[in-house]
Amino acid sequence: MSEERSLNFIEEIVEEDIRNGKHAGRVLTRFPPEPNGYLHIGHAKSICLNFGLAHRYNGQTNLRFDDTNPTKEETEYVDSIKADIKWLGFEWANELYASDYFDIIYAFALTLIREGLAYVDDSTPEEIAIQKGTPTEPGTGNQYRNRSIEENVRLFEEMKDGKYPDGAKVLRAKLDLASPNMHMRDPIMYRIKHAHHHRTGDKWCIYPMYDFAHGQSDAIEEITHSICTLEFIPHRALYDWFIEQLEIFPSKQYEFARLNLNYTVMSKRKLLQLVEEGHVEDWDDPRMPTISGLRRRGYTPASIREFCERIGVAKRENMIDVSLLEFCIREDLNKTAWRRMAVLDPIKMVITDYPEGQTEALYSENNPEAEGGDGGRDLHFSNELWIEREDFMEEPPKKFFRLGVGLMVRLKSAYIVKCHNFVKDANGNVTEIHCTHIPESKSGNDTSGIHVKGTIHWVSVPHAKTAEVRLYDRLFQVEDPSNEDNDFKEYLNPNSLHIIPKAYIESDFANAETGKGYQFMRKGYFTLDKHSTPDHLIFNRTVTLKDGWVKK
RNA sequence: UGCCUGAUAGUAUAAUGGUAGUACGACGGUUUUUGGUACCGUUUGUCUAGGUUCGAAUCCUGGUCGGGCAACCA
Repeated sequence: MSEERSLNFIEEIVEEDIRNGKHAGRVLTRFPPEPNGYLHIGHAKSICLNFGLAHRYNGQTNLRFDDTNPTKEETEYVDSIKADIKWLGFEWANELYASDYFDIIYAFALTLIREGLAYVDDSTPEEIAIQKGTPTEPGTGNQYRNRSIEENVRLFEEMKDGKYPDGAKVLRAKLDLASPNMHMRDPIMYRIKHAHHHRTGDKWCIYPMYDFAHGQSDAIEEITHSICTLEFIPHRALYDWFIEQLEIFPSKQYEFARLNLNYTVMSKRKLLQLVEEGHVEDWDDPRMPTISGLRRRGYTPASIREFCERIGVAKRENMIDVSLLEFCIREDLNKTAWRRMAVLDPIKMVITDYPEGQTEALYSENNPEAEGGDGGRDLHFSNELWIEREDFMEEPPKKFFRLGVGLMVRLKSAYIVKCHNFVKDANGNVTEIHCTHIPESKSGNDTSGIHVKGTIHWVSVPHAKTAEVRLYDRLFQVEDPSNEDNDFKEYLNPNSLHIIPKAYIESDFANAETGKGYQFMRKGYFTLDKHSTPDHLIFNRTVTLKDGWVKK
């Protein structure tokens, strides 16, 4: 455990609270998603923060679904959210729902009405908006603001009893219509929605707003540190006001800057659009920044946790470079992924001095980074091999450490070969490369004394299996699609998915396992797609290898 | 032109009045049967103008720039 990292500002707050004996040193955080979409990498930051904080200070974290708007929420989302959090490696103390507190919150509302701190307003949304004023002009009241407590109680009960249609009335806090903080200008606490709720069914036709549910839920659970993103800063005054008036547990809200990643979008609304308009396959399309998309792409929980650790937590707006995310998954997979050979853009190599029909098994370790290579497997060698088209050049430049007439390379775990000539078709495309091999250079007991700069991967033609390979690139062509002049979808990268229908892969892939990351040597990290079958293997490229070769 | 926030290398993040540091990126080198990895090195920074102080990224004042706020969304 190297805990030398300095504390982020929230950890400092927590440590000070503990030092001061606040809540007897107890730490209880919560992760409060609205079940109206799938979790994305931005949520991962929040999850790591909340669960990480609890873990660090011997506390706990509740999973609470903020399900106060029945028209947008579905059980499907609840299930996916739970699965994603578990997959990331976190365990919540309690699975809770804001909707579990509807009775209590209703009682809270009644309490405020009886104290003259809330009233029923019959105005239309448009009227209310106008009456709220603008940031530079104070709001104005209306006649409903002066209703008697008795009338407010009666009307609110009638709202609950379904006497009024949607939008006919709302319950508002009687606060300060001239407040410089717009959220304090008599905020709406309850609205009428005759809608079926995914958990409470048709029991309610009035639902509390975020501002009259979130802090209340925090207080009910006795959350010590309620951590949310920066855009809730203006809500904090209201959060505190309700808690004060209700004299309930004094949870405190703290805000940090949400994660922004370049070349993607992070809002649920935009992600939903990409799914619904078919720009991507689904929420778990490997190009999506969703947790499920990253999982399908081949990201590991550890790599995402590491990423969240590295980006830090602060109040400053940020734009994180995807290269950091890529660094994290490469770092993880480099240590664990088995190396395999796959030829994505094949060209045939004929070894003219190797007997036709002869076959030879050559051992190759699974992972040179691991102790003992993490085991190994046999590669099958023959006189005809598939190699990568880009590993041969008719007119190689000076620093090209691969094949060209007269050049030598090592075939990984096999022999050094020398290229003598090549064959072209009528269109001028190279179709075959002819080489001879150096028998004394056999991998493992090389007595040839020959030193070559380049080593390339290969797959024996008669032994090769095939697979579909999907190469992914960034979803958008610009760093911040949401911040451009045009609609964000106009910046979609048309080449974000490149499908190779038939790549050649080594025969050991007959045992390929779902959920495991493989390194296709010199090509990148890949993982089996969820639609892959033994008869039709499909690999997703998680990320390329870092490419240090500068092409001229 | 109201209120709330924030500003440290390209990107993030530390330094809590006392040597501006770390990571990623970029660039260069060593090693290498992956142009990968590992290792070593280089590069670039306190938004601005004043003030307080022996000493300011840090405290104070003015300015500049960024983000948020006027949903019966969360």
